[in-house]
Amino acid sequence: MNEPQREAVMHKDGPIMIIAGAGSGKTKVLTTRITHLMAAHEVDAFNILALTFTNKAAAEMKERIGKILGNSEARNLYVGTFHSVFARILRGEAGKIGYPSNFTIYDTDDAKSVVKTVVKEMELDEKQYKPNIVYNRISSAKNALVGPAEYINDYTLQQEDARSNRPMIGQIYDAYAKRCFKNGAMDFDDLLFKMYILLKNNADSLSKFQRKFKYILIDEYQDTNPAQYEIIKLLGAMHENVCVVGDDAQSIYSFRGATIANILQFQKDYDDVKVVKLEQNYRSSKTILNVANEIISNNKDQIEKRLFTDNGEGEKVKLVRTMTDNDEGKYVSDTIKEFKLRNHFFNKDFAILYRTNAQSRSFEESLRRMGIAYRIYGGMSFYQRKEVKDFVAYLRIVINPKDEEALKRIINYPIRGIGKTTIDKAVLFANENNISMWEVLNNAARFGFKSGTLESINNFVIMIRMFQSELDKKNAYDLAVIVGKSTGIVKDLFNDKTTEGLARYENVQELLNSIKEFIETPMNEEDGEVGDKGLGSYLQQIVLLTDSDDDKENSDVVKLMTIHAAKGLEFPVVFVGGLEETLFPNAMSINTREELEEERRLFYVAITRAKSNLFLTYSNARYRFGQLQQNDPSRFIDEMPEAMIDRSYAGTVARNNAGSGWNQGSAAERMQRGFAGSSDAGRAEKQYGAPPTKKPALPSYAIPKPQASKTAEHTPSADFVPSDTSNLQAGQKVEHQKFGFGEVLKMEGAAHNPIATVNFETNGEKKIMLNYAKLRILE
DNA sequence: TGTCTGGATGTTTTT
DNA sequence: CATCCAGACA
Repeated sequence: MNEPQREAVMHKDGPIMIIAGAGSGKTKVLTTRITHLMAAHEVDAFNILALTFTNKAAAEMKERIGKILGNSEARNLYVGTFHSVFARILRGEAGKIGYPSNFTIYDTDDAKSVVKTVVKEMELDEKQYKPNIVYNRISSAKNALVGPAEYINDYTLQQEDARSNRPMIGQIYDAYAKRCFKNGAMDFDDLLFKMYILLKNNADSLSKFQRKFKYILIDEYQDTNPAQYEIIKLLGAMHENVCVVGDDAQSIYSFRGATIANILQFQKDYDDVKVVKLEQNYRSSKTILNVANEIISNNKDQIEKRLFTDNGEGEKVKLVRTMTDNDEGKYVSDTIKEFKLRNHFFNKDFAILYRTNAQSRSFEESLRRMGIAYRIYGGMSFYQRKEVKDFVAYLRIVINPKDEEALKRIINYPIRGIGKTTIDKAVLFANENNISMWEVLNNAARFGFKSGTLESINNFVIMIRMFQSELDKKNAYDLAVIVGKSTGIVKDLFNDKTTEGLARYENVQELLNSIKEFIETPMNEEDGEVGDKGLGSYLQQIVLLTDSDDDKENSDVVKLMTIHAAKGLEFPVVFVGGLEETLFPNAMSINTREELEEERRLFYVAITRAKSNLFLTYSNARYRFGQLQQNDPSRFIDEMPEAMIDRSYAGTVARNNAGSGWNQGSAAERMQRGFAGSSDAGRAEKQYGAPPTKKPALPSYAIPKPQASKTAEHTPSADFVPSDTSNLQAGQKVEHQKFGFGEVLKMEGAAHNPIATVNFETNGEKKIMLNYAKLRILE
């Protein structure tokens, strides 16, 4: 019954909204529609705009279309992420909003650095206005299309900032925006924000792109934020051939401003929206799909959907409890090994998913120990590595000398005697005279720099000027080679024979290769207009790349990534780790129903990545912030249908049936219960201040659980006996610690090394064995 | 100006 | 635990 629905969507003109469940082949619908438009309706590739949220999704889409219609056709499509497509458009139209076409794109680190600079210059308290917090606030404003002036004049925003004791954020925002503009730079959010400004304020640009994009297609529509929404609305206004595909149940990017309100609004914005629901899942077993359905049904905010599948029943979902995070890693690696032997699976059939990047460590260690090939996605991208960014900073300054962040980064790298004091002075002069730092350096003598410093500055300026003059004669690759040689960076790295030095050298070589590849790859036929083969274009592309983009699709490795990064992917066997309170759902996201429901959607996404086997793991204790911390099992575990869960590895019966656990007793009782009795309350009070006298009536989902007790110095009780100290070296001192509901020995040894096995007694019967206790060195 | 070091501080999630 | 930074010293 899905097929006619799909068919209806292929040819039709006009606004279309496809609400499609997980595993229903969303992206395929989009690509098929594109090929139909091009083949059957003779729509020119130039007139089709397809927007995705990851480069990978865009690349796959292009590849599929290329296979059907030929690569030369596919190349001319505007397929890409919102950010990269808009960057490309803005490059061509930059002059209209006062930017150079070679504007720099600041990544998050650059942007935070600018925030920091601005806060410092405004002589505000840097503790109070932490770059992270301020930047996030600015980011949210931009995603909601709120500019600095509007921000400062908005009563509610000002109230919020005043309440959080950061009343100057509006002013910082204003100064930040001005500084970015002065630097000829846009941050990630600007790529959306400025795109909107461009279309809003320039009728000719708007009309040009409205005419151009006869068909607009958007993947993962539930992830769009207001800025993206308004841009699409403007772009699509002429032809109204906007086709969006999304799944409200997979909306997991609200921190980026995404709102499912966009799905609801879409239907109101156009007269006759064709709405199609795709509810058949082609990916997962019945069991897995049912668990997913059950989980998501706990959410209040959702569009009614019930996914079904013709796939087989499949195996039960395995729930696994371990003692520590290291055991969790070990269990997963063991299971992978066993699966490979028994069922002839390959490494690439497995994915390990988790809530936070930090969780990858224990999995990584155990996989390495077992000799299983793996790859971690996410974390730092290639272009964020220090050595690569340093090199790129040189290229940035050649292309856009106003780029102060790049300049500050490399002016003294390699060390050439231009220190902090000199830099501060140069920036100050630049601000006072309203010119760029680069211009100050160009006239260093006039600004009073003397002797050694002056000479260093002049030599630096001459070198950069030389690069700039080469820019006209040489291609991007040759220029980069010259930069590498003249600065001595490459030689320095080459001479560093440490392992890391070697890796750094290789990374820079790889950077050079990537530049070469860039200039040799044929691109879109249409945009000769802004020199898309140039270094400037290259630099604008690479900031938008993440490390999942250079994917060697067929390499046989186990894949490790966050759940966010796994969206849109599928794997035969999926492990989801860390199903613990404060981790998943994350402690940061349990304060409102909306937040908690997003965590639940995240869990839903995790479950629906699996085709045939799903393992959910959690551990009693794990290292966080360098300390062993103990967590309750995730509340999501109890939301799953009992009949489909195999708990034989969890060592517990369902808590609902056990007659004990958090779900028992009155709300007040539950709120008072604690791990270690009254002492916790006292500690909590110290840490967080006295509780409010009158507690608001909280709905059940918001009941605060007691904080897991942290380890702290502790005198051992009289009857405490360490069960095994056989690995303890002579002369090593030990100290007792209270930990969670028990006691443990702390002793000398490097982190993570299993130097001792320690049992500890807990309330009455429980005995817990820590195999890999991370034990601190004491003198 | 550059380098070393102890103490503070921090972990959601990403283009 | 890892990273960052201010302040001390070469």
